Amino acid sequence: MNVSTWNVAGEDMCPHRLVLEHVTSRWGVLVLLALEERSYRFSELRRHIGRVSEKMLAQTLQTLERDGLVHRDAKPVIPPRVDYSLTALGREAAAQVRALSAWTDRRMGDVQKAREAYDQKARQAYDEARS
Amino acid sequence: MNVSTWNVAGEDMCPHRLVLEHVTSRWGVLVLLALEERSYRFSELRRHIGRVSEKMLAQTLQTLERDGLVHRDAKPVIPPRVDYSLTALGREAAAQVRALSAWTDRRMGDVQKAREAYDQKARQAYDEARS
DNA sequence: CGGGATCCTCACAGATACTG
DNA sequence: CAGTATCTGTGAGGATCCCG
Repeated sequence: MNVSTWNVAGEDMCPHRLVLEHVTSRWGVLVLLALEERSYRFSELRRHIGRVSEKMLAQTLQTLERDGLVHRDAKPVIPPRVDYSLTALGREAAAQVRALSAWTDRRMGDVQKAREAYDQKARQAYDEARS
Repeated sequence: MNVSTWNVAGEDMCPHRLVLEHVTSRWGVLVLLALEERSYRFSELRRHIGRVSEKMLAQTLQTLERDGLVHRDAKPVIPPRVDYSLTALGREAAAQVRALSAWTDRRMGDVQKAREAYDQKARQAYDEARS
């Protein structure tokens, strides 16, 4: 079964930090943002996100489903067809994530400038120490 | 030097995802929320957060400083004294993180219920398959 | 006191192969 | 097609020692 791969790691964390980790995890963010536009099938979602292994996508979807953010609709047909969409709770989560994502997007320029200044100063201090 | 421990991992990601990872990282969130209330000294912050190694705290602070979110004020005295606080940019980031954190806090009950329902169904399916 | 340098380790990402 | 099972490496994270 091993439903709770992710939970084992955080057994000593407060529970609401765990949800936050799921939601902001590498693939969690992308899944939420993708499903916010529309629902997706598994492989379709995989292609849309790109460079995600089947395993990680399945794992991410299961975790988000377990947390009640994603709805999984498996049709008993051959070949199998499974549609993923957001629940009401999931849409709330996606909105939060999008806000955060939009902020980083807006402020990216400032961050980049800060980084250059930081690296510049670090290099100066390094050269100074070598003389 | 090795300034960019975290960046190596994400060399193939779009840059604004990197900032997001820093901000929402395990210790990044806690640091931002702590520094939003007031400024802290290193060890003081370490005690306040709890269960964070010196290495991880230092690394987190450096990354956030490099991104221009945290201000580091090192006083040249003996014994050394270093104060950490948020920049204007950092306060914006902290506000976003707090919104997300507050959301997970509010909806924690719903998530927990969803989890129990999910585990319940999983157990049923498992027992059914064994009969 | 505030870190830097080193070593260790285990948990997680990814690749591969198989199944209903 | 939509997964699961299994194996393996690798790098984030922790412990320890050291120094200004």
